[in-house]
Formats: sequence, C-alpha cells, structure tokens
Amino acid sequence: MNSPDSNRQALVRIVLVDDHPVVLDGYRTLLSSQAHFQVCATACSAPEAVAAVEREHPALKILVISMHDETLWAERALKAGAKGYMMKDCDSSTVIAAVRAVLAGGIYLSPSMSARVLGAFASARPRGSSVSPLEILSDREFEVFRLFGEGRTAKEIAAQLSISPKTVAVHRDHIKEKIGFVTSAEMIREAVRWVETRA
Amino acid sequence: MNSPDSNRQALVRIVLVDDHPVVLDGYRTLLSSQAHFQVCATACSAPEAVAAVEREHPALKILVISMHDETLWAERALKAGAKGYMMKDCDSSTVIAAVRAVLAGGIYLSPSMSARVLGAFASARPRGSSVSPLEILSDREFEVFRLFGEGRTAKEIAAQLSISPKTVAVHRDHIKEKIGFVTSAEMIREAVRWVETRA
DNA sequence: CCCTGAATAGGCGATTTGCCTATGGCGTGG
DNA sequence: CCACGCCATAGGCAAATCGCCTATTCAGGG
Repeated sequence: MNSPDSNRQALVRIVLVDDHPVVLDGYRTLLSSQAHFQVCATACSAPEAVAAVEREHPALKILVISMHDETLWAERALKAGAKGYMMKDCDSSTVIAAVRAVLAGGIYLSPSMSARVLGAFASARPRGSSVSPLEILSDREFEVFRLFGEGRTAKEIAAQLSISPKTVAVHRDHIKEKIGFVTSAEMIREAVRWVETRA
Repeated sequence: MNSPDSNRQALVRIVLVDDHPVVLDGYRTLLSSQAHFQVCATACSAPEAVAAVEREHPALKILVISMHDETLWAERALKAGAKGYMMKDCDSSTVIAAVRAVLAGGIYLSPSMSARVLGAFASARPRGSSVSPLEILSDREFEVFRLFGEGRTAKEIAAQLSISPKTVAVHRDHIKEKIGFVTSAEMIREAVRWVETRA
C-alpha cells in the first residue's frame, strides 16, 4: 500500500475530523480504499483537530461534509477558507470525487448547493472583505431582524415600531436579499439564533 | 435469546438503516469485523428499511443509535419497542458491546442515558409544573416541532415527511394549543431555541 | 446637483394561515 | 366487544400574509 515511488501519484495525507467516532471509521475505510490516500490522523473536536493539523502546516485543503443543507453554512465554510462543502447524504464515490477535486486545486460544491451559493455571491459580495452578514444591514433592518429573532410576527413588529406591516415586509425582503436567505423561515431561524447568542 | 443452539457463534444477520450512506459504510465495516455478524441489508429510509426487514420476520431486535442526546428520544424509542438506545459519539467497541447486549435479550442504554431515563421514571410526577412541554407532544407533532426549529417552512416539512401541507398545519395548530403559544412565531422561536440547546 | 441608498408604504396575485369538519387506525377501559 | 379518545391524515374556505413591483421622500457624497 505504501509504495510512493512505484506509484505515479503522490501520497495524499488526510486528517479526518468528526464528533462521531463511527463516522470517522466510515470515512477512514472509504478513503483508505484509494491506494494513494493515507488517513494519518483523526480528531473528534476542533481543538484536537488543530493540534493534529499544526504539524501538517502546508497549504491545507479543507473539505467540509456537513449534515446541514443550508447555503449559509456553505458560505461560512468557504469564507473561512474551506475548499469544498458537501452533504453527508451523498454516496461514497461522490466523496472520493470531491476529495480529488479539492486536491486538484479546485473547489467542490454539490450542483444544487453551488447554484445557490454562487447566486448569493453574484448578487452580494464585494470580494475580499469578510463581512459579517449582520454588518451589511441598515439600522432599521437590523432592528426588524432582532425583533423577528424575539419571536414577533410582522404585524407585531409593525405595531411596536409604529410603521405599516408593509414596511416591515420590505425590510424582511431586504434582509433576506442581503444575507442570502431563500426562505423567511431560514431568516427567522438565524435571527432567533443571533438573539440567543447575545442574550 | 431464541437460539437454543449451543453454538455461540451462530450467524447474526443485521439490517442497517441510516440516511447517510457513508455512515452505513462505517457501521457495515465495523460490524463485519465480527466474524459471526453479517450485514445482510442496508436502507436509507424507513420505507426501504421496512421492505428490507419484511423478509427477516422473526423477533426483531432494534438498537437505535442516534445523534440526539436527549432522554426524550430514548424514552420514545424504547416505548416504540426498541431494545437499545445509544449515542453516535461512542466508540466502536461500545457499539459492538451494545449489539451483543441486545442480542442476548437485554436492553442497552449508555450509563449516562440510563441514569437519566431511570431518573425520569423514578421521579415520575412529584412536581407537576416542571413537566417539559415537549413531553405532551405526540411523536409526529414533536417531529414537526423539531423541523420548524431547523428553519423549515411548512411546505418543506410536508415534502420531507411526504404528507400534505394541510397535515403539517394541523400538527402546528396542535403544538400551539398543547404548549400554549398564541402565535406561530412564538412557537417557531421556541422550536429554534430547543433545537439550539441540544444540537 | 444629481445619484445612491434608506425608510416609508400601496397594489395585487399567489400562498399560507386559522379554524372546521371528517375519516380510519389503534388502545384502553367499561 | 364496543365505545370513547387520541392520533395522523387531509379537504374546504375566508382572511391574513407573503413575495414582488412600483413609488415617494429625504439625507449624504461625488
């Protein structure tokens, strides 16, 4: 298995990170089935992963395989420097294809995911600036966002701010457009989470 | 223990069910490492699982391995007839031990989980007001609640559960009525928080 | 000055909600 | 063994809301 010279392809060293040991086993088995892939470390947490990776310093390629099928996560992962984002419910051959794509210097996104993420990028970002989604909201939009995060309905928010529900609706639309939410449900969920994290 | 045959190495046939193919691969590899374990089928969904199992009729032992660290799920699973409930973040040897325990006719619960479940049973109903509102939801209602908490729309939930949006709406109404939410926005906020606190 | 972006809101068709009713399945207690 | 209740399913229908468009006003910046 370890014959780097006889095999034309360079040995690829892989560090796996997942909080479920059995999932780590699954990926280890899957990736080890490729002769030139070597899983050299696994980790169950971020600190562990950092410790494992600190000695594997060179230009590290990161492929995120997540159970979350939301554009937000993919965007966050890519902005944080990941080279790929895919769903856990894809088959084994897709995983290997994605690893190869990332190794080749590319970016991997599932077809449906890439459509959504690229759409969001095309309509929003001046690249290079790691903009916190909430920083691009106006004060009023932010206020509305926060109130949605407190579980208010659009009508209640309108009453509280003494404006028309229609105006709240426009703010809602702008928030969705600016941050890249497809549905209002997604936006509200993130608003609730945002309120949660600084309550 | 329905194998009176003195051969303690009797072949054990196993059907795996998980919605993540790679996870299935992981468990297949793990369990196949035991000589007398044979993974005879895998399934990605409940209907598939039922189809696969219908031909494996005899007294079926069910071991649930879940990502949810919640006593509630363990109770529901056991009440529904499962013989064991464990977390995904346990190591491989624990999985094999659990399978053996269930095969031997026992019930498997992780130490922390069993403490919590048994505790819940023991302190059955001293203080009535401290009842988690979620305990009074039916399984289906609970599922819908959880999905709202993940930021899905009613329509998306209907699609995912393969039921009519009208049915989701009825579940939503019942959740609101049972727990006492006045608006859907309130209910959704609590659902998001609930999902947040035990992700 | 003009142009952009923010805040406000009306219009309107499409969708969703809220509330009713209804049916079939399944368990429990008379 | 049957009645009753709970559950999951879903249709009907009016009212509310959403999604998308346009429009007005106003404050800053080039």
